[in-house]
Amino acid sequence: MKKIRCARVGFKSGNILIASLLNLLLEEPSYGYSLVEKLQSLGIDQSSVPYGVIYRLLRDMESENLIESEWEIEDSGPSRRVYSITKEGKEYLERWLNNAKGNLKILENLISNIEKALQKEKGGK
Amino acid sequence: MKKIRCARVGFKSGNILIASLLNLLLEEPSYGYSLVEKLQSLGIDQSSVPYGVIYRLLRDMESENLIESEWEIEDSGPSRRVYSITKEGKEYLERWLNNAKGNLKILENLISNIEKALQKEKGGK
DNA sequence: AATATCTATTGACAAAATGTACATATGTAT
DNA sequence: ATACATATGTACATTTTGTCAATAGATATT
Repeated sequence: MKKIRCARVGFKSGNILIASLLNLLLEEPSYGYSLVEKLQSLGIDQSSVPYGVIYRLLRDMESENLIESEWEIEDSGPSRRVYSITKEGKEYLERWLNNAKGNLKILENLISNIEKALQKEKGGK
Repeated sequence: MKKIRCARVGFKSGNILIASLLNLLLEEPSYGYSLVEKLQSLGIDQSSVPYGVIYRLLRDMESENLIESEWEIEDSGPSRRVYSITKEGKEYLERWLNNAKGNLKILENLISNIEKALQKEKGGK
């Protein structure tokens, strides 16, 4: 079984996806197919999140008790597995947030360092 | 063999490390053992970058021609494999930079979304 | 001189994350 | 009928990371 870890959160794409999904589910319960579309509103385009990846991730997250699901049978269209965030999921998000702020700074610094260094390279040539 | 890709750069820890290492090597040629220490100055602590990981990454980067190395034999201490950045490495960094700026925004938005949502959660309870 | 410690690199094996692609099923439009 | 959109699931391969022991020269300790 897969262990969803928080250690180096923010560095891994999975963890960004996890946080994004939890973010969406914090707003309202939703299901896989719809979540993929909603991710785009967060700037994460579909090409980087095949449905299979999301469905798998959702199931992993459920087995880690970050989310829970129930089967929703509609009059029209195929049934949906609707997920909602759990208390543990919210706690995970809080931890993620702290970590992510640190990682953001690292990324910001890295970007500005590299930008300067590359300019220097070109100028000093 | 391992393919170092640039597609979703910034999401993967490896790619952040790659950019960090290239950043350091843009300043001056250096070797594995020393680079691990220098990474700390970028805010990446040693616990997240075991030596084995860095050495492997450096060799992969070399096989992708992002860096090149020569064996440096010193009077004192064990020999070192000293890496320097190549033209291709610099080009990689430029591409990384563009990508990373986009990813930075995604991360910033995500963080602020989650922050707001969590506050709302607590306030509205 | 033997032993420990620091510098330095490598490699093997395991575990985790991601990619890919097909299978399934219901409902709607042509 | 046929095609298409919605919706989920799963198997298998590949890639990426983690872990940790092995090696080796140089310096410090007892």
